[in-house]
Amino acid sequence: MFEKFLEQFNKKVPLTAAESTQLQEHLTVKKVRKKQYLLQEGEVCKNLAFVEKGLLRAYSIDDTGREHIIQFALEGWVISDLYSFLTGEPATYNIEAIEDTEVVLISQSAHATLLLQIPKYETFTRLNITGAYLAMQKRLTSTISATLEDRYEAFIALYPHIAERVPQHMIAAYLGLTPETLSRVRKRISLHK
Amino acid sequence: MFEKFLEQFNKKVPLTAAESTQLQEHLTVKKVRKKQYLLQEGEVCKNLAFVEKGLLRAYSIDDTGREHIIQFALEGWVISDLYSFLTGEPATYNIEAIEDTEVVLISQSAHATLLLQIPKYETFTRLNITGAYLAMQKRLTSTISATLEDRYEAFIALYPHIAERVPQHMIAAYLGLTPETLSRVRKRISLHK
DNA sequence: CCGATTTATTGACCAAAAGCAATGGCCAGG
DNA sequence: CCTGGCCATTGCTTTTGGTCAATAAATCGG
Repeated sequence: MFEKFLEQFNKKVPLTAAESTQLQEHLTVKKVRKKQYLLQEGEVCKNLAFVEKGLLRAYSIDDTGREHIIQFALEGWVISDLYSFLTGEPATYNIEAIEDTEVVLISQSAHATLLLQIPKYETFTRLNITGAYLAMQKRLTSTISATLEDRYEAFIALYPHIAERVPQHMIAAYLGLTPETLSRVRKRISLHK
Repeated sequence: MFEKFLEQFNKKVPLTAAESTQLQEHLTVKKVRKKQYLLQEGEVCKNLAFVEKGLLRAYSIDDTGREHIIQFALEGWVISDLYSFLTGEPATYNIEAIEDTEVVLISQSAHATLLLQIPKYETFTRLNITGAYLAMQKRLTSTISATLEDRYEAFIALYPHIAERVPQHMIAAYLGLTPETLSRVRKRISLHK
């Protein structure tokens, strides 16, 4: 049921058997088929989703109709519209399964309860958000300062397993450029070696 | 000494008198004059810095010599090279005072100790990093999807007190564009009203 | 196994931002 | 009160990435 989730949790913060049992009482699982939505813009994000199996993306659509991918989530990662989850405001992101996917859900109330009842859950949460913050800071720095070539190559180097499982135009949407431009960037790179 | 820091802390997580005393034992203060560095690239970031008074910026320099500002920090904010602070790796950012500044420092060992000894410190940390994450996510989304006009106006709307205290070329370095382009963006905006 | 999408590439053209250089204003420190 | 160094703006040119359109390749569902 929650194998990967518990494995990740224990890797970061080892749990006793009792804690583990208590934790599991607040978890549910859900399957999401390819191209199905876990969350749609405008709804309230009711859950944190931990990916047991599969691959999802969180994206927004701007006024010109272009998609912008804010996050991919592979096995072992957490995905949500965190702002909506924490505040109850309508979500600004869509979360869609890129492959058939299985997630562990933590509801808003479960999250609140676990924070109060299991100190290690707060530690787990803190470590997760810290990691997410550092990753995003790196991405932001790269976005405002590196060349397109470097940004693409950094993405491939950092997330090879995502790159091989998503279409190229999604990588473009993640990097903030058009599919045509990414295609040309790849060409320049291949010519240059 | 630590007025603003304690005020902020209590606003997020109310402390008992005993906790407050214990916490203060791990804090130190430091003054940094305008144009002086709190941290330089290559050093290890030894402290989290909470701004009591003044204004700082964290920035990196790319291979072409351009500065990129990753963060400003006004009174009440925390600034550091978090990756370096947590891992002990050399810092990739410089932190410089834009005005004469006074900061409260939390060393690596103080941070570790406080996390273990005062559960509310962990909560405070979690809330801070969550807020920083959400702010950065917003910035990233804006960077990859909005027009320059919108990005500049969003910055002014969100941080009016920073905008009035820093030179324009630093706002450009924060937004990821050249001073000339920002000047033209401002002109386009003023013509359009 | 086949047809319909989806996906990636490429070319021609265009718009937007960067690079470079010059100007003038404005402090800040002597 | 002067003077030297920022600082913002502007014109001109170059570069870069976006737009639009056509084509081909790959993939998926039936």
